[in-house]
Amino acid sequence: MRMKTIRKEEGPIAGRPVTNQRSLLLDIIRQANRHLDADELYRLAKKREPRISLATVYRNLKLFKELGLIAERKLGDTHSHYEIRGAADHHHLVCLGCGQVIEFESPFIAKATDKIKRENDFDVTSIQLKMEGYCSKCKKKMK
Amino acid sequence: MRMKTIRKEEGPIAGRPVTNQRSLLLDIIRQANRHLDADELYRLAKKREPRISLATVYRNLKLFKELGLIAERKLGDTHSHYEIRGAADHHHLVCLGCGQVIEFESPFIAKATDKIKRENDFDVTSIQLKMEGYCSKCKKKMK
DNA sequence: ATGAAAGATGCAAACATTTGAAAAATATTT
DNA sequence: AAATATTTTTCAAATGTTTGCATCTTTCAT
Ligand SMILES: [Zn+2]
Ligand SMILES: [Zn+2]
Ligand SMILES: [Zn+2]
Ligand SMILES: [Zn+2]
Repeated sequence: MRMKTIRKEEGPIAGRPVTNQRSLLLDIIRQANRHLDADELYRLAKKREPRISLATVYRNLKLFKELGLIAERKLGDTHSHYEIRGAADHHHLVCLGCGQVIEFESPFIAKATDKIKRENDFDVTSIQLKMEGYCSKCKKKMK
Repeated sequence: MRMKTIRKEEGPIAGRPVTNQRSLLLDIIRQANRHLDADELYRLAKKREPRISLATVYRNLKLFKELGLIAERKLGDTHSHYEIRGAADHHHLVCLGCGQVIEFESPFIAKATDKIKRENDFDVTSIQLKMEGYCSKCKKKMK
């Protein structure tokens, strides 16, 4: 129906058909620049593509994750959040008291990864690290 | 109905009523010594306490986790696994090719944790680290 | 441009987990 | 030991995520 001239090799969704749903979803995640959940993404996508289904959202989140384009985060809610994967991988510190999420990077994690790779002859493609505990404010409240 | 003389302060389930379901579940997890999922735990518990419900299993897994007795692991399946928390915390390396799970410990992770604690004045109570990738066998197959 | 093959989508159903509320068990007070 | 207060359990319903299958879309070869 529609005239599309995008070759599959050009886009970031390497080797896979480029559908409207796919580019739309990836576009929304890129623009968002924060931790989106599946339902937020679904509702945002519906505005531009009203017939899109939640299953498609989940299936593409899974695909984008496998392609290394996004990261899934389990931050403490009952559901997951997703964010774009940039140059430097970051990790999360979650306060069990107030729910605040602090993002951080750590050179020690890179060292640990190198060691693991060598010792196990393993090709590590992704690292998921979350630390939980209590922030300074919540620590004080608990006394 | 039943004569129980266990005082709540004695058991490991500090400050909480000690129910049959609770001690049974914790006992099974202790004995298992491997990564159990909620349904396996439920079926094992049913053998000794046929009226136990799956909701009780989930609610107690949540409690044990909060008390630091067990750890929840998301190893790549659609569902979680649980294991007892011993003296030394360990982490997981999951092969995306064959699904094998390698457990490891790392002093670098401890260093990273210390730094995070100091820099953010944060009291870290648990660390969840998973690395994904391809083991040596699966790497070779992919060539 | 057309047709065939491969792959994605939408829907509904299945699965995994959480939660409200009434009933039951445990703990505390008398 | 009985009465009361507190917490847990069960069941059922709700929420979050995955999956089978028929249909539609995209891609590839002509
Ligand atoms: Zn806090
Ligand atoms: Zn983040
Ligand atoms: Zn492997
Ligand atoms: Zn383990």
